[in-house]
Amino acid sequence: MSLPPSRRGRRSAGDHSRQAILTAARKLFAEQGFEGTSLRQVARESSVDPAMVHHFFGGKDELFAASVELPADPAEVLAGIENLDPAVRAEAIVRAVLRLWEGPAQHGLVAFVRGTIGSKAKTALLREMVNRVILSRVVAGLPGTPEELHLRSNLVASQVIGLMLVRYVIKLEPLAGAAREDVIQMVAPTIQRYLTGELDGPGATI
Amino acid sequence: MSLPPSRRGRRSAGDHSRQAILTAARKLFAEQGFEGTSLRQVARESSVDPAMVHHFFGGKDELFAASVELPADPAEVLAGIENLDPAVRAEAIVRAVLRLWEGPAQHGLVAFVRGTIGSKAKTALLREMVNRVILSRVVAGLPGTPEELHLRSNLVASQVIGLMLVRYVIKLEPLAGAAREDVIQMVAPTIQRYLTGELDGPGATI
DNA sequence: CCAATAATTCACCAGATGATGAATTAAAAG
DNA sequence: CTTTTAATTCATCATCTGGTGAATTATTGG
Repeated sequence: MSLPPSRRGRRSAGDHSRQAILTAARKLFAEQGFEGTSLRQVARESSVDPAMVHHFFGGKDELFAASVELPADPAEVLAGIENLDPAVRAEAIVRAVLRLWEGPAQHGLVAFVRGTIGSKAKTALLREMVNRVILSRVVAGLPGTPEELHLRSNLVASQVIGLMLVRYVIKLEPLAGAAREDVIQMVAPTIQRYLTGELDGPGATI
Repeated sequence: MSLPPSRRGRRSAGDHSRQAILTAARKLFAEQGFEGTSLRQVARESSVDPAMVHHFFGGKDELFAASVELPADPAEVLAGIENLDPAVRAEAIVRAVLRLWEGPAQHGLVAFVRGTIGSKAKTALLREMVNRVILSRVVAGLPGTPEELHLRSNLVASQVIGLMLVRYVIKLEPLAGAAREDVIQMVAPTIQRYLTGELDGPGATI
């Protein structure tokens, strides 16, 4: 006798479900952070059995890692920066970062920031990434001691991260709605000063 | 007949337990964010029965609200700023903010940021607070249209928030370990420009 | 001293959580 | 066609979650 028609068993050949899970995960992690998102929510959102999430990814941490795997390689986004004349490097940096955040990577990036700032343990990931991506490239080839350049790159990071947060995560108006090129004009001089300008006020020493 | 000696019943007169709960909550929220922290963890950390947390605060949301209730009133921290000469206002702002974050409020502030950035819903709190605290005071009495001043305050917020994040949450070195006054000298000019400087590059209009 | 108040603990709930292992079935490989 | 592989579902686990209500007892106010 035949069993009643069950929906079980292999169905699609492509990675439909896998993609659906990743998309849902990015969206939910971006909206609710890491701890605030459950595997079952992701499964529900992507119309998939919760067990599939494990089948494909193996666990919540791995899912998170896979879902925020940046669609654009940070190295690629900043490619060529180190060869630019220091005098125009700042503008190029701000423009590249804004382009990245306004592209399809936005969901994943917001998810990354939310999930990563949410807990002490995960913040280490952010630190490492910022250090390797921003620090090394942005400041390459500039004059100054390594220690000074580290400091300069940290300052750049502070302005860039703050801008991303205010514009794309917290969404303060009117900055969040301002035209990209206007934002570049407003912020680039700050970056430029952090890169090559005088850092200390009159009479101070670092 | 007397029951076996139980540990039940009223014990301390002061608000010992209440304080212990708040301290533990600040610490855990700061380390793990809102969703990542459970009432029972807080209870365990403060050596208290989980039910006490409800007895004193009524719920997780209220606990969070109470635990990040800023030890220092933001209004007080920036008190008098609006009366300062615009030319020295930037330095005063940065100094006040760094002082605040390096005082006893640090735990609560980090908890606030972690808990608040972690989810979309709670981010609204951050936005409102930043709007009311930073926006209104920092830019009061400066020349310019309201719209322009809004933009300027947003830019100030972006640098200040970025600095707090990099220095106290992500803890990028060497910025995190730099002397307070040095940081002030390095960052204040940025704030000053956002407050009163030329915002647009050559030939651009906002 | 007595009554009101409040701090503390206990037992318990319904629900969600991350995770596992086996069963079922379709597709791909031979 | 047959075997292998992998996608899908189901049932189930132990555990933790936030939350409630009542019992117990010390402190406090009168």
